Amino acid sequence: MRTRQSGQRGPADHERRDQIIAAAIEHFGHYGYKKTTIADLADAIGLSKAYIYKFFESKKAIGEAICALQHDRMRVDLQTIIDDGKSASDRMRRIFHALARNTVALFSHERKLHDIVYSAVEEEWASAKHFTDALRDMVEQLIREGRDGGEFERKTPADETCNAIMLVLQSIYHPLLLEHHMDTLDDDAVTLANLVLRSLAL
Amino acid sequence: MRTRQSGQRGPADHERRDQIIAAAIEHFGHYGYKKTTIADLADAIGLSKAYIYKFFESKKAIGEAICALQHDRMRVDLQTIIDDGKSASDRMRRIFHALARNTVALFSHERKLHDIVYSAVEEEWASAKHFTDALRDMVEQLIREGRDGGEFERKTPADETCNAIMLVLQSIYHPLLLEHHMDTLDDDAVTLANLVLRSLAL
DNA sequence: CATGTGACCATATTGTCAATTGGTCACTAT
DNA sequence: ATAGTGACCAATTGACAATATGGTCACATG
Repeated sequence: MRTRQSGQRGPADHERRDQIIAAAIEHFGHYGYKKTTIADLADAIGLSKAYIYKFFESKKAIGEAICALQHDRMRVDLQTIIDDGKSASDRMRRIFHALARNTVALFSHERKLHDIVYSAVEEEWASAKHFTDALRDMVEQLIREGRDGGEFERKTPADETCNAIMLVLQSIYHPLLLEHHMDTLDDDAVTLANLVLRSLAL
Repeated sequence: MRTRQSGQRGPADHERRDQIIAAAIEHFGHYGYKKTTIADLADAIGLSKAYIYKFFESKKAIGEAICALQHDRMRVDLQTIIDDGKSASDRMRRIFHALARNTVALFSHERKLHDIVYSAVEEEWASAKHFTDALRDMVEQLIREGRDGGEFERKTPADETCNAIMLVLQSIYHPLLLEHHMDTLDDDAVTLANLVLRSLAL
């Protein structure tokens, strides 16, 4: 069901591909991206490294794949909030909170994996863009539903509102800023959500 | 008049200190912070490097001094906006714009100096904190005057409003994010200013 | 006492070179 | 056609010695 990811090649649905990704999660998460070699992954599965390149164009492509998994996990988490039928304001607030929670969790529990996500954002990998695109869609939906439901103001062009909120969200989920706020991120998310909701008020 | 800066020592008001700073601006701006050595500065002035340490505790302290100058320049620029007696909304909007303009200008015209400011923020030097403190004072003043003048809402606790706005401003002036927005920063500043002003509306 | 320095040390930085690693390809086996 | 590999190359990295740099101090000079 998932679209072909960039940097991948060879048979799309293949056990070996999954094994490679599983081994990568294991090794990247344990020893870090830089410190694990393709040969390590090959050995762990019991293949020659050449064969790995039948499935991925590069080491970075493997990094992108597992980074995409992290982003998918977050996306799903956020999507359940979007879909739960509460008021738009309430969901907006919880999106802010969930984003902060997810970001901090990834950073503190899976530091090594976070480093990959960090690179993904800094170097603008496809997976990072996919995530922000998905996030933007959610925000758009929320704005639309909030306006339709009479919760939010309608004077401002919807896409400007959406842009603005995305910019605000950035300071919550952006990995480059994370290390500096960590401790206050949860409160910051609440504060920013409140500001955004005031700006959306009728 | 300025308070004693951290990392400085010896006679406070001294021609040599100014010469060192002038040479540092010259060299740091031209060859970068890392590539200029204390000996380079000493040679440029015609002193031994040991003497430089009568005025600064470390190379970093010199970096902080010239970084503080950059921050001062921006601070002054912003302060003239704060003091010009226009409406609070108008000044708020122009603060956002000026911050974006200054940040971009520093980055594109004086790239080498920007690198120092970057370090200052990343490593939380005193000069960076002074700047954000000054900025916060300006925002506080604007909020106060906007509320007193009946332009802004008064239900939200003033310090929460202030915190929120500081967080939003961060995504404009924060050097770590700059390289990724550069091209849209000016528009982003407008978009964010609009959002903030909507949140302040009665 | 203020201005100034050369000699000195510990730590960073750099240059060098061999070993490792990312990545390809021709080739085998089934 | 699919599954798989050893041999090979260019680029990167690691280790380590040589050098350069940040920083201190006792001392000199007027």
